Amino acid sequence: MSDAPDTEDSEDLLKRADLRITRPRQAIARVLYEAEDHPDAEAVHTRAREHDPSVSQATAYRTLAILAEKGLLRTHTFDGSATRFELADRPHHDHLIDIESGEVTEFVSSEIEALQARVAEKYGYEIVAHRLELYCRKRKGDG
Amino acid sequence: MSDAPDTEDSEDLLKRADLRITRPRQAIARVLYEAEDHPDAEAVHTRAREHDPSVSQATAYRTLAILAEKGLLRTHTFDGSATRFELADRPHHDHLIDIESGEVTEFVSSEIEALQARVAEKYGYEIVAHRLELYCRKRKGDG
DNA sequence: AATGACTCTGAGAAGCATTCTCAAGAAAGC
DNA sequence: GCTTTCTTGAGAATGCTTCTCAGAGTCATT
Repeated sequence: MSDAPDTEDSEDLLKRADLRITRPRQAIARVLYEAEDHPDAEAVHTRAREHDPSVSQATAYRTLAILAEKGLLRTHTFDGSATRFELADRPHHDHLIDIESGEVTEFVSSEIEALQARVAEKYGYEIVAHRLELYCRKRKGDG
Repeated sequence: MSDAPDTEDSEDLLKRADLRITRPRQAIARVLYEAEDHPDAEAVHTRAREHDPSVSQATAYRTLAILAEKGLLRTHTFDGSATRFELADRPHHDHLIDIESGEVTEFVSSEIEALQARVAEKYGYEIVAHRLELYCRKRKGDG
């Protein structure tokens, strides 16, 4: 188990946020580095408890809020459900959300991005960031 | 006060949703036709009470949920706050946000929408709704 | 217009995600 | 080790939304 890299990264994350290094926060930061999905606060809390069972819900919410506010986390609010978090330094991607199961699929379309740039250009702008979410339903007749 | 057209439209809306025509629902549907913004459930409730003071919060939420589910209303969730509603037959648009001035420009790109549909299709989905926001900065050298 | 099957309704309770409160507990600097 | 300051956990509180249920209303049929 080479968890040393994650531990280093997560301490760094806390330092970049000007936060004191504490056990609960390390657990939370580690969860964020380990995550390959977009966990919500509840999920982060649950996973953090596997590293430190004492981590409270309040601390999970608090820490996530601070990191998001400092720009170290991206937040996604997929239509009404719980806010989901993701490290801001992870590569950009857009989201396809299954409105029935809540499952999220990541995708990137350079064609769409190119068209977005053209739209922006048309209005005299250049894109700094964007958000694209597709709310979808499984197609019937597909395997 | 020529509210006859609105009344007609709103009855039609309820019929299209397979709902019985009731006073509270007529009030709610009328509010939706009168609205030129994107009211949340609370706002719809408040405005509906001006037409029928007895309309309850529960009925407002219930009716909006049904209409949204049947695709007659679009919903927007701006940053975790309350869900906002808009008639689905109002023209769709996406947003280009000037990150310096906060100015919002509405746009539509059928090319982008077509590509979105293709992305969804690729993963076995059909799009029910989407959200596209471009966060931009004015291009230098442009007026 | 009365009937009857079924749908709607209001009021308040309940449910979720999230935030707040506060006294006890740690981190960092000295 | 002591002090200052920040954090913490537990639970209460909040805000939005949904549920419960008995009474009232709708609508197709007489």
